[in-house]
Amino acid sequence: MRIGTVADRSGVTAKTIRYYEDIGVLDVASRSPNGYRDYPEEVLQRLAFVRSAQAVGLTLAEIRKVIASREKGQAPCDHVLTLVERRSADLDRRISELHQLRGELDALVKRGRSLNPEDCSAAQVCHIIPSVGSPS
Amino acid sequence: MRIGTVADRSGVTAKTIRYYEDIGVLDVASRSPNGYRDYPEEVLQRLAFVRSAQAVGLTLAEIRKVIASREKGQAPCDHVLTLVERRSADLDRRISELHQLRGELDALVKRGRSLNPEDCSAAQVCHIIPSVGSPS
DNA sequence: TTGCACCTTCCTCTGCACTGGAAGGTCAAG
DNA sequence: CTTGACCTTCCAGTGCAGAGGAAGGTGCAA
Repeated sequence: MRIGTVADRSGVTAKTIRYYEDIGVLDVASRSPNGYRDYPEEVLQRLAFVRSAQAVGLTLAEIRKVIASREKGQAPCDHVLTLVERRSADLDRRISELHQLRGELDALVKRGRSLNPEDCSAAQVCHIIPSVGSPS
Repeated sequence: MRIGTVADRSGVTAKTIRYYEDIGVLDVASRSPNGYRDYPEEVLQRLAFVRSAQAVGLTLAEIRKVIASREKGQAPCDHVLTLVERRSADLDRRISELHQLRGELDALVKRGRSLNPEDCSAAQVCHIIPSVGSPS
């Protein structure tokens, strides 16, 4: 299967497929006599895995390691579970940070609507944005 | 005031201050006879504004524009309010995306813990990560 | 044979906000 | 007079995941 066909059937561009080969996320492809990359059917599953793993939030570097351990004949499931759990914890932190920020922005907007631009001094640039640590 | 003093008093590195000048977030600094940058006291307020605006989620490009309009003698408050409202809406979207993902990861972890690594086929790399669109 | 689609490699660019380092100038203290 | 702290400019690199494009080879149809 040529690279364009893989691209069409996987939804991943040819550029990206070559890039994945470069960084070790895909095996180095075998070549047809003309020098074109020639892929087996299984590459589609591999690419599907990569997409899914990305959707879960794993980086290509992490995915590469998972695939490498798979290729060494190990089931990388424990490692993957750790990765996913860590990502999940990251997400929790991130969500609560954003929640916090969201609340602050909301207060800013409410207050901002009631302020008169005429009252805004040049030194502070804009009085809607409060100084860090000391809301004006 | 020399750049190092500004750095010490603002908590922003000298490197960053020069960078801000490059991209137009700070005015081009006047120079002492020896060629060193020489800052007026007000630069501290300006830097405080930049920090606060960043904390609110504005990019340096947005901040630059806000400051530019301030320097043209306009009160940029309306513009700032628009920016903050947009950012707030972005945040809402982002938070709900993350919430969604969080739920999916949670399900993944739960299911993953009950799966046996031995049952995991090489073709799918790791059965904890489901194929996009068709959880295994 | 010409045209066109497709393939190859290699190199650069993107966004964002900086950071690091080299090579050299300046200034005050010891 | 030297040491060391500070300043200057300019160039390159960071992380992440590719995208863009040039120059040249290949394959197939009209």
